[in-house]
Amino acid sequence: MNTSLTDQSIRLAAIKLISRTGYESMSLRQLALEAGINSSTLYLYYRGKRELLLTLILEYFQDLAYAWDKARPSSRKAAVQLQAFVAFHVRYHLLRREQALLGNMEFRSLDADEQAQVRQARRMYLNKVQTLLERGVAEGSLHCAEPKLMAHIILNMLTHASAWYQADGRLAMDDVVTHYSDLVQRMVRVGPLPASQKRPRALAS
Amino acid sequence: MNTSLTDQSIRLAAIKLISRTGYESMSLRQLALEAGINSSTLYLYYRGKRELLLTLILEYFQDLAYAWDKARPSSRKAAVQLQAFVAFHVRYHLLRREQALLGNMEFRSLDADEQAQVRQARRMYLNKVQTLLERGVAEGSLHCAEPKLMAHIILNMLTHASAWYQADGRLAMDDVVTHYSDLVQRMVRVGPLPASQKRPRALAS
Amino acid sequence: MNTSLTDQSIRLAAIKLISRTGYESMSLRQLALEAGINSSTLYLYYRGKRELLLTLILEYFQDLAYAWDKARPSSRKAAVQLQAFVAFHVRYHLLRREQALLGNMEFRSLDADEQAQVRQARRMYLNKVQTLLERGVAEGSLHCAEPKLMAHIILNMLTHASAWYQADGRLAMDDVVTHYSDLVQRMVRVGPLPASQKRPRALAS
Amino acid sequence: MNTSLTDQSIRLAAIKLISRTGYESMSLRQLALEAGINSSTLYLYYRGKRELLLTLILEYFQDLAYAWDKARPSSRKAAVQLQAFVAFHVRYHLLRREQALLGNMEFRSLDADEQAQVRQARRMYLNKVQTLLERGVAEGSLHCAEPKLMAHIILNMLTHASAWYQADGRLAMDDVVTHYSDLVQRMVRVGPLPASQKRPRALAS
DNA sequence: TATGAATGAGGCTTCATTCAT
DNA sequence: GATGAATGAAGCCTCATTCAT
Repeated sequence: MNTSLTDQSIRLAAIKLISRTGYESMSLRQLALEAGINSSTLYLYYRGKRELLLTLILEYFQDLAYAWDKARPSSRKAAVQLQAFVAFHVRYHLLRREQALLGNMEFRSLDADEQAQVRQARRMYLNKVQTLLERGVAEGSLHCAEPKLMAHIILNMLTHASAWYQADGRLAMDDVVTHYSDLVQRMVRVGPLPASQKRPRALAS
Repeated sequence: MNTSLTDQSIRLAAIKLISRTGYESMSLRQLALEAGINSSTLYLYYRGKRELLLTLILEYFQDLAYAWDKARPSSRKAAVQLQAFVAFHVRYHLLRREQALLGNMEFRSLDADEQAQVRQARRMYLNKVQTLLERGVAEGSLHCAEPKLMAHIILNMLTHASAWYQADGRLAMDDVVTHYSDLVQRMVRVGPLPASQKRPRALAS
Repeated sequence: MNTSLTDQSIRLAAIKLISRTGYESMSLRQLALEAGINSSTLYLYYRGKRELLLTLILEYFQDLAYAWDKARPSSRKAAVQLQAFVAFHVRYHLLRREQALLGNMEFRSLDADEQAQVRQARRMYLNKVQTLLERGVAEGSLHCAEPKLMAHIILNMLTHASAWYQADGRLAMDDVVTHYSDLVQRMVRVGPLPASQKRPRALAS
Repeated sequence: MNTSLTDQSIRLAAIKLISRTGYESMSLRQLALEAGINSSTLYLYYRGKRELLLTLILEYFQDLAYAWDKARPSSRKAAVQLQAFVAFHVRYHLLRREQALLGNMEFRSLDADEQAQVRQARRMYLNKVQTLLERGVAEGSLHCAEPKLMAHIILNMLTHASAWYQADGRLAMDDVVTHYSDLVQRMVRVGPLPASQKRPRALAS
């Protein structure tokens, strides 16, 4: 992990610009300007534009997994860990809204091989959630018919917070965390739905 | 609404390509090739690349709102309508996965004025869901502390189905609909959470 | 000489636009719009853009020669005719400022063959002036060392009036005519310059 | 004033091509070819095609004014200075026929703001001539009813030399200078016209 | 006589990238 | 480690023109 000052300024600039206008719309000239360097200098740190993107996306997922491992509570109960996870993931993204966008929306600009790398890093993180859900089901403390899918859905939902949250808005960060905690709790709560709320008939569309 | 054959083929090609590689990555040469026309012909139908994008996005939201108005059940009960809505929205996007991507991910390529137009069209649709939730709360049949926010979150969650669903996958479309119906039902179910499941302590991140 | 209504509107529009922005800058779409026709219709009247230009330029020179032949006074004295010519030429161009520009500035957009045609038409007109000067010299009423060149220079000078004249300006059209008459008279006045005004020493440049 | 070798070759090529075929007709591909560079290299030196044109035109007028200030004789007599000016201006343009065309015919391709800049530079030069004429009138050594207009007319006439002069033609450069000196002398010569040469009756046209 | 749909060529410009210094 | 000059490829778009109707 290169951490020279120049490299840092490149990464910061890239995260800022890509999150704002998208990877394709960011020109290396802009990036160099923002980073305060000459655009040729980029090539001393990255093989090209795409490698920079790949680096940033991989780093995002890797740091995410690493941070969760550090933040994870010691309790063995899955339900407790899940709530901790929700708080962690939401908070992490509210504080890093730019990375959230970059890590989740620029995937498609990579080539097949690079996408595979990202998918793997992503799965590492996703698996932690999936496992949590599975453990909860085994414990009987959580309801979850499709743990893998649910991990995906929950992650999407929580990450989405970064898309609408505004630091100076009506809701404080803690309110947002509480709100999502509540939602996730409801989604995986044990016990059948009331009989009156049966599944709807499918509607044509 | 122009519906000449040529225009149709342009739109179809654009939806296909944009959903696959993103608006910025789609070149008009590619588009013309895919549509089977000369690239200058595009300009007989659209003022430029961005106008084409705007048209497609607006059309997506407008058609969505229109389709829901037609599909909406007659029942006055908010809970029933909400379930119908979930089924409608999920099914709509599973059948139009490309539009889902286009309508929700290419927003940022528009300019300020165009974004405002899209936001308005989007809000028309979103308001319908928000109103539904508010009515449910008034009726006492739904729990929802933040109707506007919840409408946003639910829409995001449901639309997300189009991102992972695979027509030939393990889950049939009806299964997906059922799954999301269940989730939404849980999210807005009336009644407090069990006392044991309080909000978690905030975690550093 | 085609004089259908449609053709007239094409010519008028072309003269207007070309004089304003130049031949190369005028697009046929603009022209069609200004003329109130469809741009394909142009091709019913002209083989292409260049032929339209050629037509207008030739017409300009031909009409000029024709108009002078009609306006020419009966007097046999060259000096009288020359003054009449100055008045005629200036007035003609002040009333047709657009043609003046078109006829004298767009020459270079024609191809070799077309340029030859224009040169011939131009020379027809120029010759009339040259002959006038030569007759004046023969008569002894005019001084002119280089009649052909002087015809060229005088024409350029007079036509130039259309470049700065403003209908609502300080000088009335008659004032302009008088001014140029005076100038030309001086230029071809018989009699040597005062001895004190010899040719200057050549300056380096 | 950038004077890198590459920039020089761009300017030379541009002057050559624009004077030959006009600004609008010159494509940047042509220009790059003529200058021996890649067409994108242009953008390292100029913001665009129009900025290149503006630069060249401004430079033309500025250099003209500068050169005249250097060439100007020390004599205080306006008549002497005027003759020197004629010689200077004619000679300057006979040696720089391409710039003459460029500086005087491509004005209209600039936008309003750029035109204003050119007009200002042009007026700087023009004013010098106008002032000369006014001084001559004050001295009583020159006749000139409309100094500002006359400056304009004289400049136009002299510059016109570059339009017809041919280096290998019958007239040597000195002959041309002499010829124009003679003409200008006549135009501003003190003393009334002979009574026999009255202004002509205005002719209808 | 007139047009609307379509096109191929080419316009200016910007891009990511290279390389000598 | 860093840069400034340069480039080839490709971008979007507009052009004059054709042709079936």
